Order: sequence, then structure tokens, then C-alpha cells
Amino acid sequence: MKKELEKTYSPSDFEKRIYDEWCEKGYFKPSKDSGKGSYSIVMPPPNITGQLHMGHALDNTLQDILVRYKRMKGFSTLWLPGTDHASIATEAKIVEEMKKEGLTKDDVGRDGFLKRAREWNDKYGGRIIEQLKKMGSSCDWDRKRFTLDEGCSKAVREVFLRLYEKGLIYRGERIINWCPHCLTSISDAEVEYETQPGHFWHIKYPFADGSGYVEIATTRPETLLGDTAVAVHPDDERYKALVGKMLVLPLVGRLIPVVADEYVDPEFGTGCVKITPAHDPNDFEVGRRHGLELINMMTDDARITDEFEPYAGMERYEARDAIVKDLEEKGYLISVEEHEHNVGTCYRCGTTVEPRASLQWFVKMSSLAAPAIEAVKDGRIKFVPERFEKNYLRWMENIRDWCISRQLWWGHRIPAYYCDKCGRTVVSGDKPDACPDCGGAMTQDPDTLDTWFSSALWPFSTMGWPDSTEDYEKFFPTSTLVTGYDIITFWVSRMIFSSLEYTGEIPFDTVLIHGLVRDAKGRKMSKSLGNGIDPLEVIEKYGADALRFALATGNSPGNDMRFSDEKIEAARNFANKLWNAARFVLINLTIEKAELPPESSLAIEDKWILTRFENTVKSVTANLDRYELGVALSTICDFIWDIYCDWYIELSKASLSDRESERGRCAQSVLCYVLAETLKLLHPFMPFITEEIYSNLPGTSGSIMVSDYPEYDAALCFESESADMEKVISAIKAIRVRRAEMNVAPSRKTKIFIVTKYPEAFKKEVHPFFERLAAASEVELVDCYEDDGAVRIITDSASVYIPMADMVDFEAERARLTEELKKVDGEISRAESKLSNENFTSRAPAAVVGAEREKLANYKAKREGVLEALRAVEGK
RNA sequence: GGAAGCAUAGCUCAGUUGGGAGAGCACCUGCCUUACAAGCAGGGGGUCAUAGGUUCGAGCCCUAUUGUUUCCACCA
Repeated sequence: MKKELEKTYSPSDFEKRIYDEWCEKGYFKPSKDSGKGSYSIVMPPPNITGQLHMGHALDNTLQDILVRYKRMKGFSTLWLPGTDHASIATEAKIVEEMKKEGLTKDDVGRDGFLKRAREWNDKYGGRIIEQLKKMGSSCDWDRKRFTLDEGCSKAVREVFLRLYEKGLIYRGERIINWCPHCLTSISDAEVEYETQPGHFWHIKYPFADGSGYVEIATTRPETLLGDTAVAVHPDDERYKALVGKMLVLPLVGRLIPVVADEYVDPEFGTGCVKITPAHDPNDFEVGRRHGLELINMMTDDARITDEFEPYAGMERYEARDAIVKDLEEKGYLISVEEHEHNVGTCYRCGTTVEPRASLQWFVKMSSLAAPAIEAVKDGRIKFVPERFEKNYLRWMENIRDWCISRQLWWGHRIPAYYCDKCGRTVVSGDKPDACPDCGGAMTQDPDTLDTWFSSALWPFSTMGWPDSTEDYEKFFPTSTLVTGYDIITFWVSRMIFSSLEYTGEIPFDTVLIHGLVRDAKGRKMSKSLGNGIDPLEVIEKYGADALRFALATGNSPGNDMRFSDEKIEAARNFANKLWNAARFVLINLTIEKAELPPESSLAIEDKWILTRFENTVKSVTANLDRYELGVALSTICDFIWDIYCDWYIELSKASLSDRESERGRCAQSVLCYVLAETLKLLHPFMPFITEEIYSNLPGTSGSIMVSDYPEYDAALCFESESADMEKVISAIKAIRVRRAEMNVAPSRKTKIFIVTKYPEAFKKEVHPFFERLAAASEVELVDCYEDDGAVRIITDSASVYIPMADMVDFEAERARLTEELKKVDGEISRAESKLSNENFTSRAPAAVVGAEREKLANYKAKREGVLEALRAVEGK
């Protein structure tokens, strides 16, 4: 026995219960292959430090929509979840936590630290997963993975070894971006540039022989401590003679040469550049070409090193001030200009990064990038929307080697071992017992790998690679990757080249890109602004379905969206509307099961709603297949609200007045059938409410989750009857408009006469519609009507007369009809001129021309009606 | 410096291969009508940034301009 729904939509009453049922019944697991093939998504793994925010909510809503849709379509569907160890972010949290106890990393040691990190992961790592469940995410949780678990670690080691053996991983001293706060190197992609006001200091570098000086300009005067040359352009006539001369480095006294190098732009500044090879990537290259010394003048935490008294130990900006002051006092400072420049900052902590020469591990990118570029160019991997391909390609085509080593403990430790005695390097999955050369003891590299190194393997490491597993065979390559445009470079690009290199296959065929969720004012949600909206609070207050609706609608792929109370309320209101429509249906139900009646029993309004429904199915599936999720959802929403509720339910009330009649039972069946099918259409978007209602409908068995998604069925399209029903609807609307214009109280029911071309068969069916929906006390269909004291309503298919002599102002009526005639005439001439254009009729598609002809005919028919009405009021 | 997006109703945004401009919210007028006031019925409101072009036909395609946002690169 089905129960009635509660009076008010209260999602918290059932969302949890339903989710638990789904889990228990194993609906999130991939079904056996039904011949349709498989569909798989790997979840972008949220950081274990993370709490669910709107970005996750959006990302996961989109994935769940796709996954639920494909599952109902019959694909063997897998959505594989997991979390990311997020080395820098997590390590920073642990360090912070230890600081409260007065401890540092060195105090607890590597093992002690990792123990703490693992404990931290056990405690908080699952938090975001639980939060994702509240969204309704239909992931196979039993397959949940972690970027630092055994399988992922194995994949990482395998990849490192393979790349090393191919010579694609190397260790070398290069300029890298150093974060003095996180105390680690970071990759180029992890640097964010921001424009800051600064200065341009012009400084004298005197010649050693006392013959004057050169003027250089710099934004970072403190780096002069590390200068090992001054460079000029080889063709610069001003300085040609100076090349090879020696300069005395101010404050330091070191002798440095003037060198000639093409890198210098003679037009910029003074044309003389101080060269600090250890602290600038360009200077590093210049230094290499000229065999200059690398002088590292800063410590890990960006203080001046001991050899540079009196600045030793000073923090870098403090040293800058001191050095400028000394330069000025000693007469080296020529001038200071205001200068805006871009400063690189750490994407994690915002600290200004320090370019710094350092011994690190790198991935050689050029040969890896080529196939990754090709895969996108030749269309094997598609971006939605397409424009992000350019973004991706530009980055890939200009890629530089990837610095992968991090001076952190929380992460995959680099599988490289160095001989304590002879320094021999061995890269191996297991620790070698002794040096193969000299038998000395081996020590493992203390560094770990960039978090993104393991994320890059995610689509296949989670499927069991490098082993050949059942999941790998069935679900890899995956189908769709859903992610934000902000991590295309970090992650998407790296998955693509990794997958092609190691598995020989693309990791996914489509990348669905979404934008950022912003606040109501369009600002980025951030902790510091305090403008973040907590998805969990939204779920608490409005329900997960409303949140999902708000996130899935009203925006298009790749564009940022604003989230506001208004939006979530509108979403909740829609859920409430659907809830109440379902209540109406259930309240009126006496039938035990809702089979669709045979065509012969269907009334005109039944055929109409079925036709409208089928057309909705057609466009919704087309939209879904093109990743137009927002359009699909609003189409469903419009169908439910504007078509099903506002018209079909209202029309059905006439039939339901006698529920036990054949007509009444038929109406119940159609109400139920269309509702159930519509719920299926909506289910991927709003899984909870659809399940809750569906399970209460008669004749349904099992979960809506595993029901078949509606397929377009031409047999249920009754175009001609449907078109006739539309005519009745437009007549009802026209009557409502006239009544509203004339301020006729809704309570005042009036008799109406209709002169119409409705097909005979329908004439007897339409009375109740006008009675209920157009405030008619009585309806009479007549061949002609000749009462002058009536309100006239003219549509292209009917003329309606309402005898309300007291309401008729003939003057106004004449004016209105004249106005209407003018309008109709305008339309007729517009249509006629279009149709008389030979170019239009011969070149436009036949359907378009046909539609235009039909419009013309309708306008002409309406014109007749208006003319007739005008004659009637003429002279009154 | 390079590239891309956006510009449509008062606000926030849709607009699916080019075929008569839409929604939500806000506003105005009526309404407790056999579910729903988180609602119903009706209404006002747009030179689709500007200027050209292609086309029988342009919000949509092309070019330029203006405003705006973002990404990439980075010359000291």
C-alpha cells in the first residue's frame, strides 16, 4: 500500500534514508554489461585537507548527473571516487598543528612526522567523502582510492623507473621556484603572478681600473650580493669597448667581468644588466654561456647567507632596505624610479617565491608533450566547450621541463639512492643493498614527488595499472573528465601525456570544463573575504536536490556562475512544486496500477500531454548527449511546471470529478504515467525527490535509479490532436486576458458562446475546459453569434462571445478592435512580403516556408473575425 | 607583450545546426480556484554594446571598434 506524501516538501525527512538504501542495495556499483558498453568517470580527488565547498559541489553534481543518466541508459557505469594526499597543503597543516605543541619537523623526525600525517589522514581524510555523500553522489565507494595508497605508490614507482630508464627523468642544478615559507621547490605551474608596485634602482658599478662606471638598473638590489657579471648586448656600440673589463661589485668588492650576450635588450633600461646566475632563470642561462660562478646568497628561509656580512641573517626585504641605504650612503645609488612589476607567489601560501639555483629532479617534457598535443588536435580528446583546447594547446606547446622533486616528507618518496662513498645514483623500486660500483652504503633521496605526479596517473592507477585488472580492461580509458578550467594545466594536461606515455591510450575522450562558483556579487568565494557559502548549510536548509538544481541550471559549460539565496530559493520552490503536483496525483488516485490506457480511451488532453512529453524526452536526451546539462534541466523544469502542472493537472480536474468513471480512471492513469516518466527524466538532476515520489506511485517497483531512462516514442506523439488542444488553450488564454483587462472578478462566471472550427469530435469535450479554466458558467458552441452586446475575443481558430452588456464600452471596444486589426494587417503584410520574395521561397527550407504560409493563413482567419466583430460594434 | 571569454529586460543569466527575443528574481493588477501563497491568473519592461559585412533571412557567422573579465608569458 502506497502512502500519501507529507503536506510540505521537507527533504531532510528522506534524503539520508534514501541514500542509505541506495548504498545498501549496491546501486552505485557498475551493472553487468548489458551490451551497451561501459561508461566511467574518475572523480577529481579532493584534498584530504579539504572541506566540501561550492566548487566540489558543482563538480560532483555535474558528474553525478552524467553518471546517473548513463546508468539509466543501460551502460555499465562506474564513478570511481578518491582523495588526494595533497603534499604541501597537508604538510603545512601538520606543521601548524605541531607548532601548537611547540614541536618542529626536526623534533619529531621523518618517521614521527609521517605517523602524524597518517593519523591526520585517518581522522580527517574521510570527512569530505562523507560530505560528498550528502550531495547524493552515486560513486562506488568500495572502489575508493587514495593517491598515496599502495596501488598508487606502485604506479608512481613504476612510472619513475620507466621515465628514468628512457632518460626522460633527470637530476640537475637548475633555477627553480623556491617557496621560503613552504620550504620547498614548486613547479612553474604552481607560481601565480601578481602585479605589485615596486622600484627601479639605478646603481653605479665602477671599473676596477678606476675609469668610471657602468649604470645598471634592478628591481631587486639585494641580489647584487650574488652578481658574477654585468652583461651588455654584443652589438651595442656604447658598450662594445667595455666587454672584458672588470668591475668592482659595490659593497662586496668582488671583481666581476663585463660580458657580451644576446639576451640583453639594448633598448631597455640602460642596456647594462647585472647577472645573478643563482637567482634568476635568464641570468642562469647567461652564466652558463659564459662559465660564470653560481653564488647562492640566500638561505632556505630567504635570509642572507653567512658570508655576506653585515647583511648575514637578514630577511630578504630587510636586506634590500639595508643595501639600498648603504648604496646611497656610499654614493653608488644614482636614482630610484617607481616601477610596477609582476611578482611570482606560491599558489599555496601566497609567499613571494625566490628563483634559486638548486639540485632537483625534472621530467623532460618535449617528447612527452608531442603526442599529448596530437591527441587533442586530432580530436581523440575533446574539450567541452571547445575553446579550452586552445588554452591547453598553448600551454603544452610552450611547456618547459617539470620540476618534480619537493623538499617535503608527506608524499611519494623519490626512488633514487645515492652511494655514500662514490656518489653513484641508482633508481630502483627497492632499496639496493649496496653500491653496485664500490659496495658502499646507499641512502635514499630525502625528497618526495610533486603531488601532481601521482594525480597525473589517477585515471589508470585507480584502475589497477600497471597490472592488467578487470576494471582496467573494462573502464579504462575513462569516458568523461569533469573539472574546472583552473586546473587544466596542473592536472588535465599531465594526465593526458602520462596516459599516452605509459598506457598508450588516451585517459578519457571528453573533458567537460566548468567555471568557478562565485558569490552573489560575482566575487571569488574565499576564506579571507568570508563570503563563502557552505554547501552543507544549503543542503541542511533547502535540500541536496535544490542545491544540485541551483548549480546545474542557468549557466553554460565553462562559464563562471553566481550563487545566491535567490537562486537556491527558486530551486527549492521548484522542488516544492513538483512535490505538490505529486501529492495532487496521489490524493486523487483510486487505481491500483498506472498502465497507459489504449489509444482509443485517450482524450484529447491526454494525447496532448503525451505528445508534449515525448517532445520533451527528445530534446532533453539530445541536450544531455551534448553535455548541455543546464538546458536539459530547464527543459524538464518547464515541462513540469508550465505544461504538466499549469495545464494538464488543471485540465484533468474535470475528469477527476468522477474518478471511478472510465474517463476518470483513464485520466488517473495518464497523470500517473506521465509523472513517473517525468521523474525518470529528472532523476539524474534531483535524485532524492524523484526517488521519494516514485516509490510512492502505484505500480512502481524498485528504485528509480535503476529504471530505464525514457526513450522517445513516436507512437505516443499525436501531433494533430495536440495541435487542436493548443488551439483550445490559446482560446482559454485569450479569454483570461480579456477578462483581466476588463477587471472582471474571477468569481463572476459568465456564459460564453464559441464560434469555431474545432473538429466536431472535440467540440463535445471542450466544455469543461472553458468552464474550469476560463470562468465560464456555461459553454455553447454555435455556428454564428449575433448579439451585439457581447465581449468579443478573436483568435485564429475561434471567436468567443461573452454576453456582458454591462461591461461593454463600445467606444473602447472599437478602439481595441481597430488596434487589433492594424496589428493583424501588419503581420499579414509582413508574411506576404516574405512569401512573395522569390529568394525566400526558393532558398529557405520547405518547412520554414510552410510554417510561414500557415502563419499567414491563421492571420487571415483572425482578420476575418476581427472585421466581423468591428462591424458589430460599428455605430453603437 | 600574446590569447580567450563576456556585453541580451531593473538584477542574475539562458538562448542547443542562422528561420519572428526567453526564464528566474524584482515591479504592477487581480485571486485562498479540488496539490502547491515556496502558489494561481494577467501585465509592463529589450536598437540583443557600436559600426560595417556575408545571407532570402543574423542575438547567433565574418571584420573592426569600445567596455569588461580571465588565462598565458615576462626585459633586468
